[in-house]
Amino acid sequence: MASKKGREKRRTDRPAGIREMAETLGVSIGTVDRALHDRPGISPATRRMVLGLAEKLGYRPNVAARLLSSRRRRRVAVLFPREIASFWDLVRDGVFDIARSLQPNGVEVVYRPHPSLVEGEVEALEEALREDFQGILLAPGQPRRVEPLIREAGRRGIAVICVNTDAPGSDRMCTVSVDAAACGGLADELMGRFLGGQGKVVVVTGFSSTVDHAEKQQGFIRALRDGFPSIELAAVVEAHDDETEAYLKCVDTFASVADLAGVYVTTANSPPVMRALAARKRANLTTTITSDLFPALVPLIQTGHIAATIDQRPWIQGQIAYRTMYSHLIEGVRPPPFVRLAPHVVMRSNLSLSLARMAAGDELATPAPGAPVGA
Amino acid sequence: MASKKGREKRRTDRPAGIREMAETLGVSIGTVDRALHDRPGISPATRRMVLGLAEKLGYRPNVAARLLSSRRRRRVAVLFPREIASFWDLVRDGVFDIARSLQPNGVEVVYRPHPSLVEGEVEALEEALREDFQGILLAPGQPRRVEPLIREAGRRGIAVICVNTDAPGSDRMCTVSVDAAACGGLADELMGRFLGGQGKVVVVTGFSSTVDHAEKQQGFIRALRDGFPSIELAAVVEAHDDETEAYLKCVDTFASVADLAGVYVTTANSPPVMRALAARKRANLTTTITSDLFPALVPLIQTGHIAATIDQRPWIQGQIAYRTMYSHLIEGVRPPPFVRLAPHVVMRSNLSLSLARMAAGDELATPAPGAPVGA
DNA sequence: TTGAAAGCGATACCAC
DNA sequence: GTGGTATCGCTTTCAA
Repeated sequence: MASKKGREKRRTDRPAGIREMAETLGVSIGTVDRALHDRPGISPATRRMVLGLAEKLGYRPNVAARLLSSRRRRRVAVLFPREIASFWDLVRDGVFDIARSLQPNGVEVVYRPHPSLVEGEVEALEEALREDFQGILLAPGQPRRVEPLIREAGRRGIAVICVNTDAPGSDRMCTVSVDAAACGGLADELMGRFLGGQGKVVVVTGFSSTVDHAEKQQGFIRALRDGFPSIELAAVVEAHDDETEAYLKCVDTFASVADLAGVYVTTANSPPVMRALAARKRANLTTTITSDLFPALVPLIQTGHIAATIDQRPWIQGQIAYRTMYSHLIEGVRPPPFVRLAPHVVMRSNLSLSLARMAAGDELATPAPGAPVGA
Repeated sequence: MASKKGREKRRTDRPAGIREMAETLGVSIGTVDRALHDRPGISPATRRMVLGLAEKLGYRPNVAARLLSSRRRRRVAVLFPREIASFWDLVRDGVFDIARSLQPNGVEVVYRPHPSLVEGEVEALEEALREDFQGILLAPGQPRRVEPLIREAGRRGIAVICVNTDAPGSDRMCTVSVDAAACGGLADELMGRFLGGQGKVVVVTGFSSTVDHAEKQQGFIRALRDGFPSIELAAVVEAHDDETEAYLKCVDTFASVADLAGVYVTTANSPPVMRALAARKRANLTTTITSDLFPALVPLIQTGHIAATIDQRPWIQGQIAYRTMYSHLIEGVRPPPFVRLAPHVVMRSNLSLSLARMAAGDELATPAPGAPVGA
């Protein structure tokens, strides 16, 4: 582009705004605004005219101006369980980290934790619906019970995004989660190759009623059947995310399975399972694959007692969930019904990297308080 | 100033802006601005006063207003090679996808591809420096040669971010890349467990002079020594990212190694290696781990000929590089000197997920043209 | 050294 | 239906 030397940064390259469009059409900016936003009080002819020009010019609204002038308040409720602290805390951190970096003044985020995945959730949602929220981030531990509430939200134009686990029948706008079947499949593929394609394995799961847990289990079993037919699924232990229950059941089950080769734990409830394993003789010969990543697992991964863990990337889930909500609220984007993340395989050699992110909480630096624009 | 009825409705919950601060201190907003931005023309006492209040109120500037009022244009140049299209194209997509969703009008992104990783890069950078850019995203294929140019950029206050590979001696603001040593370590750990801790393996690499390749190779070898002493490293093939060279050398090498159990390819140059493998008898018994993810690998992963590939997440790298540049330019954030991503393990069961992202290019929906604000 | 005022590009109201 | 105009919170410039 060497037509002229020297810098002529005139307004030629500046994108057209509603003002210019109004001028060229000989109407007012109010009219242009009405046309662009499909607001009432404008004749079809005028609207077509405006929209035509907008299209022709490739008009794109200035987000900053819109944000600045819009007086609507946008509030998002974050309703996550406090239970299994490390996981949901990371999801929450992901939400707040990205919220902070994405237009500090655009959206107000309100955090309302409830006691556990299956406790207080309905109440929290009910309360949120009584207030003035335009968006809700939710972890539907009991899909059935929250379904009608989500429907109610939908009726009132409140966007609901489910995080980490779905509420299938409801009309939630979108669900952000890792692909649970892929978690199971990955666990199976690793297990199959680690075991050389044969041996007896046990699956320890949480609630078979929770969509997420069920999908992982099924993904594992299906992949087992398809990919490693010589591996035998000796037992499925349903431990309801309870430490004691998991320990006792596992001690029993492991005792009853001779030549136990592998164990796959589909939830974060793996420490009691590891304890039950450790109590056995020749515990080292068992290949264990767990889920999620939290402090208690670190030494077990380092020593190799856990061969791999399938991380669900909670921090990223939070980030994406909030970003999805944000672009919906601010830019009017309708997200796809599912955003499925790929699970991460964490082993000894990449453990420190995953931990670093867990501690620092960020792949990106965080803005300083009153940071200057330039330089 | 006609005082109407509506004006009395002061929102007390709205965060304080420079106007309020100016009012309470009895100064003008200009003075507050000068203090906050360390601009000249203000007495130290006044500045302290203002900064004190700002701190006390937890003042945070309104990004939208800042963006709207600031007349400075911010342009960033994206200088990536056109070579190894699938990889760098994905990096570029990551940049543009996030740039589109992040304040469309804030920053102008200019894409200037050059012929290959080691060709045209210097010229592209020189040209960019002649123009008016405030930020540059760069893939320093020849660190030595671009180093002085990066220095020059630094002198002129232009932020340079290196993507995927570093320019060690230069004063680039930041380098975004996957942890190459972790790639190697992960490959080794998988290999070791897949092979049951013993057997002969061959490593195929690119240039031992390239930092990235060397680190992967070393990571692999170190992990081998530490974690799986019974596995024997039979050979290291340096193929210089050349198809023919790789094929010929591999055919030779593979022929000379009896009982070849595993192969690890540290670069994207794996197809000729796979061809060399396929030519052997009992090729199925060899466990292969490759790097990166591109169309040619897909069928090989699906059939299990490739057990796993270590993905460097190019799309995410692009995203993060741009986000880092953006927060620097807009919010004045100084990023850490390194942003290291964890590599991804891609196997058959999560292949489709990784491919989906490769195709769709986004974990997040993209804004519609003139999309409305509200629901 | 400081104050006052003019924008930036939208939205949300008025009044016709 | 339409046109006008006052914001929004900040940057920038010109006066004092």
